[in-house]
Amino acid sequence: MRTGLPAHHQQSATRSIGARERIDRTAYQLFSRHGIRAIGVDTLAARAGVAKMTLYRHYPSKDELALAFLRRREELWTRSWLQRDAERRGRTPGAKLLAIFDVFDKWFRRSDFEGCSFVKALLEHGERAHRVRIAAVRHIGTIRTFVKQLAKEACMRDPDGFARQWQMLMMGCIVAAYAGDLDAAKRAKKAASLLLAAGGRTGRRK
Amino acid sequence: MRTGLPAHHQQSATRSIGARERIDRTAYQLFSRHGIRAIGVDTLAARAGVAKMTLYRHYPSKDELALAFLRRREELWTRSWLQRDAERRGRTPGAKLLAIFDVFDKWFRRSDFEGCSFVKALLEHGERAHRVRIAAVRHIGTIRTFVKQLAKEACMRDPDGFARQWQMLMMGCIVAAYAGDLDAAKRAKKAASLLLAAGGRTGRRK
DNA sequence: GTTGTGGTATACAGAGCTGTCTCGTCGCAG
DNA sequence: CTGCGACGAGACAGCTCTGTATACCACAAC
Repeated sequence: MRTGLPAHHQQSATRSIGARERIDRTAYQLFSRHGIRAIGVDTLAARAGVAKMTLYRHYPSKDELALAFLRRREELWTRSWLQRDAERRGRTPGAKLLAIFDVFDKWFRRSDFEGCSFVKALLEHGERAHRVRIAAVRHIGTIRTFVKQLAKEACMRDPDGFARQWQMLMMGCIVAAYAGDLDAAKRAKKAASLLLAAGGRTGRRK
Repeated sequence: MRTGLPAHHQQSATRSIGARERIDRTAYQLFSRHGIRAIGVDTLAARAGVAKMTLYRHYPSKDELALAFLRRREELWTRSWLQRDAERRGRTPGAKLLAIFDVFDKWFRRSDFEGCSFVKALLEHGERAHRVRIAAVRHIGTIRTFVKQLAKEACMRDPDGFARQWQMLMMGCIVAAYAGDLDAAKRAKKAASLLLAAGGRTGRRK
């Protein structure tokens, strides 16, 4: 894992996975549930069952840990959950796109639903040049790329514009669900189906 | 203003407007630009040119000041700006609804655009029972009521569902603009026009 | 045994936060 | 003039936060 180190160093690295993995897992739980700003490193280290110094030996700063959390979130939430489930539920590209909102519907009804970590991270960090904010924008772009790819497969004209509209519905319904509307995904799906029908090859001009 | 107080108390209340108004105005500027959490009371008092004690003499806690800020935001942003401009730009109810996104388009291009204070306040305060969070949800509901009213005037079937979908587009495109898409309002308007066309009296079933 | 190293425990520095307390000042009403 | 009330200035308490410094422990390699 730690790239080209000799075997015995790999060993010692392997031994350290215990603490590092606990840190990463705890960061994932707490940051995704409560937000990055809301969780201090003391709390995190305590909940992970490691000393604070151990945390700072693996990550030079909390920001770096936050970036690692966002990467993990993309791995576990975006790829292994949202994309995977949407692709599995739908057969055609259009059905896969719509299935996103079915996946959201189940998500919104989970008791531990606490909104989109990327949007939260984006709004939490006000400075435009902050690394965490920039990373959040990039992760949001990754999700849009996924949508855009399906839009291309569905032969939409202007897949980029379509993906941006689609993502607005996605983010909008997440915020609506966060504000208490449990049926936000169902409503968004209806609106999305209109977009899907209008964006196809039935284009008018040019 | 302070309701049924004797005349001389009204007077003294009037005298105090100087400081209170400066506090309110500064809170409006700083909270809407940077978020509530990001601005401390020391910073706020300094920028308002008042002593911290003066601030705490007018508001018992920062939370109370935050609630006052949200009320002011509803007054200045929601009512006097968004609703007013949208109503002015459109002649029919449908045109007024679409005009919301024209107003947004100008908003997104302002250099001081820093997202929706209500959504920010909602995401900033994690605890579900927090007064600021509840107030934010209520203010978001006020905006939806405005949309719903226009939907009724436009003879939409299911004005509530329509308003919720419309608001998803509104919030989604604000977040998209916050993430860097300056044309978010234009894209959202196109999607919204589809909603508008589909939600009219041309309903199919029942 | 001796020396590495990864981890623990704990104290601490320095900053920012909310909220309080005291005292001085100034302007105006009586 | 006198007294009151609003305001200003600043110190301060008590907490939380990030990040560091230090001393200790367990264990494995040699």
